[in-house]
Amino acid sequence: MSSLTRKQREINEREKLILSAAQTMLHQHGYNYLTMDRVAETVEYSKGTIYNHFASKEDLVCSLCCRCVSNLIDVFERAYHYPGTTRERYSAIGIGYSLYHQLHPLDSQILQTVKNNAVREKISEYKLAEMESLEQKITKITSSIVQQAIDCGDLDKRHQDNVSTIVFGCWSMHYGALMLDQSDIPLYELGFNPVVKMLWKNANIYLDGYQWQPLSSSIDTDQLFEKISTALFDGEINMLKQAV
Amino acid sequence: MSSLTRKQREINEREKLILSAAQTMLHQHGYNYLTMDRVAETVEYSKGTIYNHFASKEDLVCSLCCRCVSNLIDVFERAYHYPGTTRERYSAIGIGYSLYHQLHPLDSQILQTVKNNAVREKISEYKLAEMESLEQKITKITSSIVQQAIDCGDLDKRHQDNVSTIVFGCWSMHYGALMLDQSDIPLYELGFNPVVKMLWKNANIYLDGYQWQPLSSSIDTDQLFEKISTALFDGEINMLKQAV
DNA sequence: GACATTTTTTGACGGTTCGTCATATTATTG
DNA sequence: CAATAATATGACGAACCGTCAAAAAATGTC
Repeated sequence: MSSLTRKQREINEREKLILSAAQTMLHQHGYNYLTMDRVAETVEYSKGTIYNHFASKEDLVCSLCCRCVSNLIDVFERAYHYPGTTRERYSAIGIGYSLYHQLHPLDSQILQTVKNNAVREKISEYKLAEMESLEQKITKITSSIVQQAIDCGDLDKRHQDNVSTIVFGCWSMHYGALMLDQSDIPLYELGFNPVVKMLWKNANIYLDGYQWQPLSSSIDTDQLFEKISTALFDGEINMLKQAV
Repeated sequence: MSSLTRKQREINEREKLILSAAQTMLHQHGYNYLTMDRVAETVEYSKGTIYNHFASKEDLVCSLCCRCVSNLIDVFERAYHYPGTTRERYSAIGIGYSLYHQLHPLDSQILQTVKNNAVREKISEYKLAEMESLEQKITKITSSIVQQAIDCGDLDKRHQDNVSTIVFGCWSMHYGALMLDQSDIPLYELGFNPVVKMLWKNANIYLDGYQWQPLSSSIDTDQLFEKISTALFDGEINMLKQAV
């Protein structure tokens, strides 16, 4: 049996309800349409009750963000356990990130919103800490693969000092690409290719630069992409294919 | 003589005054402290007058952003005319970007604010177009160097199809790195090196991956960084050195 | 310089949203 | 079942945005 009282379970349920209502609102009508009054009306509780769950509008949005990051961590963990070379597993993380963004662009928008200082200024210490600890998990997963690559010789030992730089390089490249993709800058009209495709190319070039074995020139990258993405997302990936 | 009437010149002056007051406010107390009433009070004009200049708070901030992007374009143009190889000139753009961020971190914050959808939703079509045309200038400068590299053989001809991908790769890597740097994520505590340093390393590795000649292994990268940064910023760079 | 017309400036006002708190309602305990 | 504790409510104050009718200043005309 649950160790929680009926009341406590009720409250937990309601919290989920609020989050889901807020997410829907955000997705369908954007950040400025999301108001605490509207959330209250939608879930049919009073505003005060909403504030019992979340200290501010920004905290509510940050909670949504934490949920997204958790989903992303799931993907990364699947990538971590992908049966393949260290390079394939590291690539899998990049692919996971990039496809998650493609499959759930609105989630990425939430991530971006929370990074913004105007919003961040108002998030409580508490929520920020929660967020940060999730981000730390991601850092841990990615850097451990780099370390393993060095240990097994796929990546030269002289890069031992660059572990954090390599992690940061991929992170910034992916993060930057996806942020650019979703701010309304019309990349396509500016003559750019699809972002997922460019990212895959660039990530390979970058890792080749570090001589992370096996080099992309020695394999069929299209096929690898296909294989990893199927392994990571399975069902979901089909939805994406139809869309493209 | 000026072709503008006295009144028109007065209005232009006032616009600058408003912008500068707004920037100061933003820098000193953050986005949420910046209000139209406060701006009005500071410049000693009524709120209605402020609204004669800027259609909304977001348009005002976007105007500040345009000013920053213009400054950045200046830096990029200096980089473009740096006397050196195509690779050096391309690197100079990256260094310019990264040092501009270091020298004017608060300007970068404005850039980030405007990319955020919550803010962007409210910017007028007109201002967005102004912004976009500036961004297009940057794209043009950078891609033309890549093209020149291909034409002169520093970059293999088979990369002709990848010009936009190369531009995007560097752009996203730098943009991502700087955005991560300035959102309050404590990179240093997470074990990362200084961002400017990591970026320089990663950009070199990335361009090496494309075999853009001359490769970084054949030169003294520290010295090159030094040379380019002095050429680009001259006086300003000294300020930075003191700070570090 | 006096008057008419256009342009610019002003700040009081209406509307929206946030977050609070005294009060009402519900749950729990003795 | 009464007393006490926990939770829910929505009216309210405060902050901010953007508007607009009226006032003030600038410009044009004779």
